[in-house]
Amino acid sequence: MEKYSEILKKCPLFFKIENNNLIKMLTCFGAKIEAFDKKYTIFAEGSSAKYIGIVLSGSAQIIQIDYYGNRNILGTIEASQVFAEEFACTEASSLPISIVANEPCVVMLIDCQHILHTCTNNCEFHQQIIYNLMKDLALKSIDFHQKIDITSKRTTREKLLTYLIYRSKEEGTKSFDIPFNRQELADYLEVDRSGLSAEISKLRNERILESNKKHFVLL
Amino acid sequence: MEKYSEILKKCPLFFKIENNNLIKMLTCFGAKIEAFDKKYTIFAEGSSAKYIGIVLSGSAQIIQIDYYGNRNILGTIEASQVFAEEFACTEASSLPISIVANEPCVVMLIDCQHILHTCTNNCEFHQQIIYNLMKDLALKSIDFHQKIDITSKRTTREKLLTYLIYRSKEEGTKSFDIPFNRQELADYLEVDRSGLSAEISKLRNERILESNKKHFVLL
DNA sequence: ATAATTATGTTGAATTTTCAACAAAATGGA
DNA sequence: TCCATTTTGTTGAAAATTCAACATAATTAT
Repeated sequence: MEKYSEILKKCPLFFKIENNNLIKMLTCFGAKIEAFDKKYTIFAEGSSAKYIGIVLSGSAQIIQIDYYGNRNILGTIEASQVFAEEFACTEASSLPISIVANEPCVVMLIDCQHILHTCTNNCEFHQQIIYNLMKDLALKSIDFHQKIDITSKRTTREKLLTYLIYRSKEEGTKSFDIPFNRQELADYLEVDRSGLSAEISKLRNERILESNKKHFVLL
Repeated sequence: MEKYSEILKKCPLFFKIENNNLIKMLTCFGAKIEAFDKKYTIFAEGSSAKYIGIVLSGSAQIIQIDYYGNRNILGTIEASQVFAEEFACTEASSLPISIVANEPCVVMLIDCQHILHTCTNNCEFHQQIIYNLMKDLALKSIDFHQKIDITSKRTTREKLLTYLIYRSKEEGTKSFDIPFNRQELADYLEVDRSGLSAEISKLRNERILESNKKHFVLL
């Protein structure tokens, strides 16, 4: 566990928790660490929602596949970020989404019951964790607002540009990388891949952007 | 304020807080109560995000209007429900959404700073509020998951049916009312109103559903 | 290095949505 | 009650998306 203490320190869930207390608490929580291969389904839709996950290395995607086989990518989770917390916190019976390893990754799993219900020892850090979880959930909601703002646009072009402008603002530069390949970007934007490729070509011809694989430049 | 104690008691933010303590705390928070006419913009996009709102009577809608004038309805807020908490909690500088009165309504506004930063008296109820806020935010995220699940469908028909099935499950019956008129439903589903009307007619002809204004029956 | 696989871009046809315009029905106010 | 306004449903044309199929480029595995 010590191996990941630098990453854990950056995890929003453990903000203001000192390292030695953190290790103690994680032991008390019965936190376990597991490794997954690329493309492995870490949590499957419909499975138990009791665990909160934290990505320790690699990255994962939040996905949903509908009746027709359309995959919807709801977001990506990078190292030190938390996932499935909204379901664990509401004590939902099962997950409506899946979490899939985007590359080989290591995650920490914590049974959320230990976080929601103060243990008999009543650790003094518990309140801080609840506070951190609240902050984290607020940010999660804002991420969804962003996703909705992007996908509510009526055309592929507008969805793409809205997404790229968000990314550009986050990176603070007109030149940046995105965490998706074409198919993944299409699934995040909720559009057809070939139509997206065509639209990117058009925007390139119109000198609105430059792009090379995952790299984009807004002109 | 006492006038609304029954509604406040139902507010998820005040779960497990006793009435006399609640009144005391709201005074300490400097909570204020305001009334708004139908269609009045309670919070405008771009305005300060420091307040958490609670609907005491009537109902409101969370909306976003894009560059082209398309209105996106992100959700409705009924009496005793909380709004704008995700922005207040992250101490966001301004709101990316507007809150509009759906009918004449009364709301309570609380400066979130009082909730986030424990006052010098360190009220014993403070921790409970943070916990409640965390639960509330988790549910809010799940609402957005639902909205995304609905609007990520590729056709008007699928969006509508996915929405109606969610409503039906929530109500526990195949026969139920929705909180939207046609234009509002179209704006929630992120589709064209006339296309939605046409689709409802088709579904009626195919004996898949019955509908009369805001009332629907899934067959 | 080579073969196999995967990812990307392109195209045209079919489907669906959006848009605009209008008529009928329902609602609200004087 | 009657008039004005708003809401709803219908239609056809224009625009956009999806789908399928294929060629080429890039990546991965042997």
